[in-house]
Formats: sequence, structure tokens, C-alpha cells
Amino acid sequence: MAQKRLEDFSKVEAKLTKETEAKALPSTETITKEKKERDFPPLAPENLPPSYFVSATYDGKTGKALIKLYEPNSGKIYFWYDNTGHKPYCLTNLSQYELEKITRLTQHEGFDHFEIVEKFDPLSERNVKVTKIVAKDPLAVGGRPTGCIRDIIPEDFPKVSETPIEPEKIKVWESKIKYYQSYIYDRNLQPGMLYEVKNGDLIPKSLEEAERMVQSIREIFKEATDEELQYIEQWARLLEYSAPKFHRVALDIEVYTPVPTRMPDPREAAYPIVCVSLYGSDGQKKVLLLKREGVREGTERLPADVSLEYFDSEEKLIRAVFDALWNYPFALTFNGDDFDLRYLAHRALNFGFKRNEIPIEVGRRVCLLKYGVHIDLYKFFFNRSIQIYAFNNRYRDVTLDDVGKALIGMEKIKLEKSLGELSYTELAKYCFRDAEITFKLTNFEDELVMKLILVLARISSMPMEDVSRQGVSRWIRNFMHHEHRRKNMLIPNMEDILAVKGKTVTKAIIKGKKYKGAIVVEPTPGVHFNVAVMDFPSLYPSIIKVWNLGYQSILCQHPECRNNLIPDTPHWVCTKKRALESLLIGSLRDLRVQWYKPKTKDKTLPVELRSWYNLIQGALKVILNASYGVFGAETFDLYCPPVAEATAAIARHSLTQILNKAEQLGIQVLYGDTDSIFLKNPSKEQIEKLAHWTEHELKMSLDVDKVYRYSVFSSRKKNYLGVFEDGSVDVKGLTGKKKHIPPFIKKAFDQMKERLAMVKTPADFENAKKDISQIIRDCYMRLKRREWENLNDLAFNVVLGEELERYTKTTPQHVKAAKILKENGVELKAGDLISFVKVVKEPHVKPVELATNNEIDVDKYIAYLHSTFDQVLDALGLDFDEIIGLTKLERFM
DNA sequence: GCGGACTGCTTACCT
DNA sequence: ACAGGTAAGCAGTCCGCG
Repeated sequence: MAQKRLEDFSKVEAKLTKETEAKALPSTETITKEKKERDFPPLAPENLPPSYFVSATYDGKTGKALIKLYEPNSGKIYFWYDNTGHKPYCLTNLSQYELEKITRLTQHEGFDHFEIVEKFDPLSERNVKVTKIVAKDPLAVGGRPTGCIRDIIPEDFPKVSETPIEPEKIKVWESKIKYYQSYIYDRNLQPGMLYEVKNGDLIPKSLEEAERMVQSIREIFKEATDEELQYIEQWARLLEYSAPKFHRVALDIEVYTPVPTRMPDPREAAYPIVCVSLYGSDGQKKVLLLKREGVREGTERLPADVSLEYFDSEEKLIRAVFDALWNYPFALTFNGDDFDLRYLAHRALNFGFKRNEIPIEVGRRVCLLKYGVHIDLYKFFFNRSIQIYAFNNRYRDVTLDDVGKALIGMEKIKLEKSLGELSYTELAKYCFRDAEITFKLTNFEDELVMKLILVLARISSMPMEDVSRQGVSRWIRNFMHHEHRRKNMLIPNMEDILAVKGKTVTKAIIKGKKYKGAIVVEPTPGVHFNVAVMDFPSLYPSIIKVWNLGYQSILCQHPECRNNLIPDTPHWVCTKKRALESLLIGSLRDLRVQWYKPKTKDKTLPVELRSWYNLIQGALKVILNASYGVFGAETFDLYCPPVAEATAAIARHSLTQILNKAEQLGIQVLYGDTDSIFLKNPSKEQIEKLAHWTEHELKMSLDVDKVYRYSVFSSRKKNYLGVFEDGSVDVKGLTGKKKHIPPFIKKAFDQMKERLAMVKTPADFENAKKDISQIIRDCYMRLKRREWENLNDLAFNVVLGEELERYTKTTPQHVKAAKILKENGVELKAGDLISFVKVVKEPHVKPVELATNNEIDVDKYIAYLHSTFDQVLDALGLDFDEIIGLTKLERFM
């Protein structure tokens, strides 16, 4: 039943009504209005003031592309429908004559007509004539399980042809591109940018300020070729443009369930929604509560500006929430795709709401809004690239509590009892906090998260909804697709790239990997004073730029390019024509390194502009960091293993050259990893010579990235510690830094860090060593005497990487603990954090919640303490066993 | 039956 | 659904051991 309902639901399209005039900012009055016929869709007037292109979709009712425009002054969304007659299509190498024989195609209800178009085929490197099969609606091209145009052609043509062509030679291109993306590319639209509607047409709005900046950018990039400059300007025009304020509401719902540990199924929506909180950028702070039998009022105080509203029917409560969703241009949730919005929509259906009364468009994996733009922050913060490169790994767990704590210093309210036992005010306070955190996650640093999504939408040519939900490989793919269409190039199919360019030839060090990666230099153990770390800024993107790498240029067809070899490989690269990737990635890299990065440090600029530039360079960093990896990712549409392999090979070659040169210059190299070298006490001249040589010989820059007062290396790679001149400590890879270790051990490690920060000269080490020994001894003695504050201090916190059933090969300790939890009725899924302690009895682990002090296996913790500190101690000339006072004999025993 | 040497699995990290 | 390289701990296997 539920499944059936869902199918019907997804087919529903909002009813078109007559054109409407611009409305004032939504106020609280409009939110409480009920049952009034809605002005929907909010059609853009004939002339619309400058508005941001925030979203795009295909409107099934009108059969047109629909652009959602956000007008920041009124805070309203306006819909603009295509007026150019653009239609969905795909391309094929069969001629119109041949295609006409396929009756299943020509009589297909979605088929419209054929066109002959000329395109440049980047794989054969020549112009080709292809047939454009134009359809009436996007699903006819592809997207249905059976009977799509893209499948019919290779299936049916061999049967109808009198001179059969090998099935694998029949090609269909560009049939898997989403229709609205295709529309964006063909019309060369720029999501995230400002547009006007003039006499019904969509017109880009140019901004003088941004144009002026583009002029001065030209001055900076004197060394760029005309072609490169064109790309740099193209990007800069997108990025310079400022962002609006985002009028928005955060929402969070609470559902009553009879079994408190179980998450209610949003597809069934069987239980009542008892509380909804709304937190708006316009100051609206509201908690909507469902009146229920036997619930206490409670005495909790909410902030004075929060209003509580009680509803005697759930239906009315839902209507009030829907009013907000019909009115705000942006809505924010934390996991709203899978829960809050999905639950609301299905619950409303259960109550018999008409479909056009529900503001939510329920999809298979997402929930979008019919009017505005829904950003599910869970999906955004879950994105690994965002987590690591935009927020420097500051949150580890993608939960509202952990992300909130890490980014805005605000945590969820801890509940002692189940939801059903809470009083109204307890429930309200709890729920409101969630909405508040959700909102504030988009509000800190002047709406950084909203702006980041906007900037990424610009770079990737994607709607804000999509860019906030999809990974970096989609962002990169889409701007590459856009560029193909701009240049009238056929977008190749992955199998064709693979067939022409082949696979990899080098052997990876790690079993199961496809090709050889980076070099890591064996470190020189010990303490070293005055260490300069030099690195290639954005090494891989630089290589892609300088070596002209891309799927077109690698292993190109020209015989005369065959001697332009990639070091360490038999691959060669084109000398005649720049690859798109080389230009696109190279220009982004140059803009970041030569323009945006320096601007963030330019004290003559106003603070707001500097932070805007900082945001842009951060967005570029996220993209650049992935720009090489995607070529080696089978899931990337332009997957080209030799490009990835060549990039890594050149990186190894470059680092090796630098190592040799440093040696020649008489500099001692302590360590190096991928793109960096650690130099012991180098002179200014030596550094300059090295940088100059690199610039000259490798055509890449080599900068001093950081200088350590001193650094500590063990013999382990990717494991060291550096102390900056200002006393801050840089810890890399050491166990003491890892987030899964018990806080008890982590605290001792942090104490050691603090003590090391105070060391200024080699002589200072003598006292520091004594203090560090004392720190370790203390920690050891407290363990031996079983003195810890509570068991959480001893807990290991390890992420469950898979669903429990999928650990079939081995059962790691955290999985053992998880299984015990499951037996105790706790629901667990992949991604959950498991906290466990080590105990004496089998199976030697226990979930922290279930363990008691006296069963702790102290010796296991001492062993862990030992190995954690060993990484630093051997460099300092200290010995763990000696520190804790074991005699040689005792150690032997 | 048990322990040591070994491989493989898993997580968390580095670039 | 960006890549490969490294460290660490533990699980599991094989083999010798009269």
C-alpha cells in the first residue's frame, strides 16, 4: 500500500494557475492563513528585477525546463519556464535513413524528430556528422526501465538492417545527461548567477564591479596564453560576483513512537508528529506542539523570543508547517531527505491531504520542494571532500550534535528519558535546539555554508539542491560536460575512452590498486631544529596544466607526439592541442594560487571581501584536490586511467628531481611526501636556488610552506610532529592524534604536546624530557591504580564502516562490541560510532554502556599507552619501560 | 593443543 | 562512489612441535 501511494505521489505535478504579480516578503500573517487557494506556480512577471538562478528542473506539466529565480529583495522565488522551445535529445552515429527503419523508435510516443548536426569527436579528433534524436520528454530518451530511445537503437537496429552493423559500433551519446543540465549547457546558463527577466526572456545580468575585477585579473596573468586567459576570465566572472542574503527557514520534526529506540519509518508515517520547530532568518522562532492526553506542561524555559503554539489536531499542525514550506525560498533540514520532509509528506497523505496541498516533491532518495530550495545539511556535511577540505576534519561524526559542536560550539540537548515521557516544554526545548543548530550551521561566518553551496553551484553548473547532495566527481563532471557543449564537442562514452586510451601499465604498491602512486621519503629519525618545509602548491593540478593532460591528449593519434613521453611510463601526450581538462583545471588552479589566495592576505581589502575570497579559494581547493583522482575513479564519466597514472608518474618524477637537486645543493633532506620536502636548517640562498631551479626546469613553483622551530621524526612514514615558531604544534599521523583512541591516553599525549611547545633550544630538551617522563609515569600509575574518572575516558570510539551483517571475513573488536549492543536492542547502521572498552574476559571487549570498572583489562591500556608514546619517545632518546621504572630483568620477564 | 610467523582485514590517517 | 601510500591492531591460517 505504502509503495503504491509513493508511486502515485511522484507523478503529481502542481496545478498551473494564472500568472501572478510580485508579492511582499512572507510575513507571519501569510504563514497562518489556511486553506486559501495558493498562487502557484509563482510565475516570473514579464520583467523581473535581478534574481539569482538557484535551481532548475524539468516541469512535466508544461514539458519545459523550469528555472527557479531567487529575488533577494522580496525574498521570493519566481519560476521562469523555457520560451525557446528547447527539447530533450540524444545523439547517434546512425543516419536518419537508418533510424527511420526502426519503427519502435519512430512510433515511440515520446519521439519528436531527427536533425543532422556536426560535432567534434574528441576521441577520433575530427568533425563528425551525427543524428540528433529529439524527444518530446526526457523520460523518452532514458530513465524508464524499458522502452527508452537510447536502448531501442542498439537493440532494434541490427534486426531491421539489411547490411548489419556490428552492435558495438552503433553508438548513442549524451543520453544519460539530466534534461535540465542539458538545457543549462545548451543555453550556456550559469546557475548561481544573477539574471533578469525582460519581456519574458531570461537575460544574464552583468555586474560592473565583477567586470572591473576581471580586468585587473588580466594584469596578473601576464604569462598565460590567450587560450588560458580566456578560461581564467570565464571562471573569474563566475566567482567575483557577490552572493545574496538567503531568506530561509530551518525545520525539525519529532515523532512519537511506542518503541523509543526505533526510528519510525517515514514511508509508513504511522505515528503522530508531536512537535515541529521552525527557525527563520527573518527572526521567526516557533515551536508547534500537538496537544496530547496526559502530557505535562513542564517548567523548562525557552528563549524569550520563541513562541509556542499548541494544536489540537495534527492535521492543522502539518498545515502550519506546510505554510512555511510554501513561503520560504530556502528550507534547511538535517536529514530531511530521508526523514523530516518524507515523513511530513507521507503523514499528510495519510490524513487525506490533496496532493497540491503538499509542498514536498518526494523522490526516491531526495525530497525537494515545489516552491523553494531544500538543502539537506546532513548530505552536505556527509560529503567527504567538504568534511576534509572545507572544514579541515573538524567534525568526525556526521551528526547534528558533532557538527554543531565542532563548527558553532552548540550541541543537542541530551535526553534522559524517551520522547513520550517529556513534558511539552522539555519536548519543545529539545526540538527547538535541533532547528536552531540546523539554522546556525548555515549562519556562522556570514552564511558561509549557503555561499559555499552557491559558489559550488556556479563552478559546477548545477542547481543548489544537486550540488549540496552530490559528490565532487559530479561537480567536476558537470563543468566538463558544460565545456564540451560550449565547444560543440561530442561527450564521449566511458567505454569509448577506455577502448581508445586503454588501461594502466605501472604496478601499485598496495594490492588491488590500479596503478602506482606517490613517493614517500624514508624519514631521518630524531629531533631536528630549524626545518623548512617546501612544497609544490597544488601539485597534481599543476601537472595536469603543465603537461597538458586530459583524455584527449594522452596517447593521442599524432605520430609526431609519440616521443613526448611521460617519465616512468610508455605513455605520451599531445603536443598540438590543449586538452579541456588541462585548461579547465589549470586555470582554476592558477586563479586560486595567484589570485584568490593572495587576496585573502591582502590587508588593504575590506574584511568582508577578504572572507569572500577566502571562501572562494576554499571552494576551489575542494575541487582541485579531487581533480586528479577522478580520472582514476571508475565512477567518473570521463574515467581515463592513463591520465591518472601519468599524473602520479610525473609527480614522482618531480619529487625525485627536487630531492636530487637539494642533495646537489648540499641541503639535508629529512623527509618528503608526494609533493613536499623537509629541509634541515637550509640557508636562504639554498632555498632560493632550489625554488629557482624548479621554476626553470620543471615549470612549476616550489614554495616554503612552513618553517618548524624543530621537528620530531621517528622512523615511520606519515608520522611526525613539528613545533612552529609561535609554539603551536603540528601533529601528523601519530596515534595520539587519532580520534578513536581513549580520551585517557589522548589527554596524556596532549600534555606532552604542551610541554614540547615550550622547548626553544636543544638545551631545553633536558628538562622537557624529565617532564614528559613524569607525564607518562603519572598516566601509567593512574592506570595501575585503576584511577579513572569514568569509563568513557577509557573508551575506544570506532566507526562502524559497514552494516553489521557485512563483516564476514573477520570480526574486528568494534564489531564484536556492536553485536553485543545489538543483542541489547540497540539499532545500529553503517556510519555509527561504537564506543567500547577492553575487558579481561572473552571476547575482551564490551560496549562502554554495559561495562563496569572492575572488569577493565588495565594491561591492554598500558600496552596502548606504550605504543602511542613510542612514536615520539625513540626520537627523544627515551624508553617507555625505563620511564615506568621497570628493571631490565622485569622487562625480560 | 599451542605458539610464532605470516597474511589479510579494518580503520584512521597523509598527500 | 576522487586517488594511492602508510601505520597499527587484531583475526584468522598455517606449520612445527616427538
